[in-house]
Amino acid sequence: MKNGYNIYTETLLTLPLFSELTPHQSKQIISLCKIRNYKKNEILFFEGDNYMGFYILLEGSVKIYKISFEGKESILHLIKQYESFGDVPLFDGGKYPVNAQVIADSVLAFVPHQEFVELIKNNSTICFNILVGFAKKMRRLTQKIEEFSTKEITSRFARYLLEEIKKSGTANLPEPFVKITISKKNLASYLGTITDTLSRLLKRLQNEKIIRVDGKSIFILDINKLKALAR
Amino acid sequence: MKNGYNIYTETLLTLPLFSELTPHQSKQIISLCKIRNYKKNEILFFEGDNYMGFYILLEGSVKIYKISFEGKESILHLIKQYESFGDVPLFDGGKYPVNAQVIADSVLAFVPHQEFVELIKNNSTICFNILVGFAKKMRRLTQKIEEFSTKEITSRFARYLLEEIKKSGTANLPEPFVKITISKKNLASYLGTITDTLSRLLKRLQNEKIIRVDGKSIFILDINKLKALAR
DNA sequence: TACTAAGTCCGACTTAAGTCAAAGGATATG
DNA sequence: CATATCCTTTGACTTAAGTCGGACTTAGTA
Repeated sequence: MKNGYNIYTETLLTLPLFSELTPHQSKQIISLCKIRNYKKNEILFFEGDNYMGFYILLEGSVKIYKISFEGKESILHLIKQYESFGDVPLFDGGKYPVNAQVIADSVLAFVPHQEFVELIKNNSTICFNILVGFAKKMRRLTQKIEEFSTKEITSRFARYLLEEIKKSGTANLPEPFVKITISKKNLASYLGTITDTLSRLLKRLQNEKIIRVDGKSIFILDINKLKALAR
Repeated sequence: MKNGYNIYTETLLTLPLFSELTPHQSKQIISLCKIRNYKKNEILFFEGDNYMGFYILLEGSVKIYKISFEGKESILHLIKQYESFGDVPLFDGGKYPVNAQVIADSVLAFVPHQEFVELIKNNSTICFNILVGFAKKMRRLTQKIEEFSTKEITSRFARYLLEEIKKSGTANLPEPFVKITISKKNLASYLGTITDTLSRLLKRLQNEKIIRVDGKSIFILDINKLKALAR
């Protein structure tokens, strides 16, 4: 499967990152990328590992996380389809700053850094596209820091729900809903808390008739109250 | 003072950001940049303001911060000399994502975005240099999120001190010290807390003979204990 | 020099959320 | 299908850190 022209190779070239390349450059990119399937729970890299290259998520789900000294995990990003990650060390020359683990069966493209850096050093288009990606990521990180430093968990969770509803496209239904595709543990860690607290929070919001939980789905009963909590 | 060739213009061109430019490009940059003095407390931009361009700190001190709905401030960055800020919207086309205020009399270079984007779109060198800057900032943000989500204030403060000692170059003195150049309020906000808590913390660490506070200076009495706290 | 405003410190109180332990559910594996 | 393992929920308890009120100190300006 490695390197081969396959269904994903074409997808890869349509990504914003690689748009507006010459045919020759496209060929180079393709010969560089290693597309591979990964099983749930596989580790891609650990914090501090020597830098090998970055990844692009083509299918599935990946979490980017840190482990504190006490062993507590906190998830910084849940990578979205077609998003790249592990690209920070490309430019500052350091090691991987975080851990990355596949949390559902996935397909990833791996781009080895040496060759890639050579390729882009003289390609302002790709550089600019990467900058766009970085800018978006910085905005999200900035947002997260603000939330972590000023908001309580209830508020962070409310924001998360509102965000997910927007993405799900159910915002205008009488009962907008979110399907949670990750484990409660991962969700808790993403919100900066633990499962115990998340569990209690879900119960409380149900008692207050703000949400209704049905298996992996959360239905919003009172979006205005939810918005008030998100403040 | 605007636009003129002055002592700072040359400095500007030696920055990593603008290194390796052709003389022609250098000239363009200089004609673009507006160098100005700012008085302490002047606001550079507010979150949500329409994007005008980015800044480079030549002299002084600038804080980048957010204000929560409840009015609580949290400082995301304390800009270092020669660092640029307000550069995220250059690439994702949004508004300013944060507030920026000068917290000591300062000299700043302002770079209007329209012209600058035109200039760099075909200049992979500048793009690459900006990417390096972004990568460093992302590392710091990542670090901060981890700290905020897993660490208590004592630990964050200990890390801050160790960091500052390293920068100050007094790490190997019998009593390494840090000179706090910002107000306690700003420091508290940077650490993600309030002055009351910071004040109590300082007192506690003094009682435990880990630090000694003398005016604006903090002397480290027991660096090993401090390192233990930083965990 | 004096007055105002801002910054700092401190004690008493409150509270959100973490810890711990135990019990139920769900899922996977042989 | 039975056992084991992991995931989730729950209650009782603990604690870090925020809130509030007030006093004191420093700095800035008239």
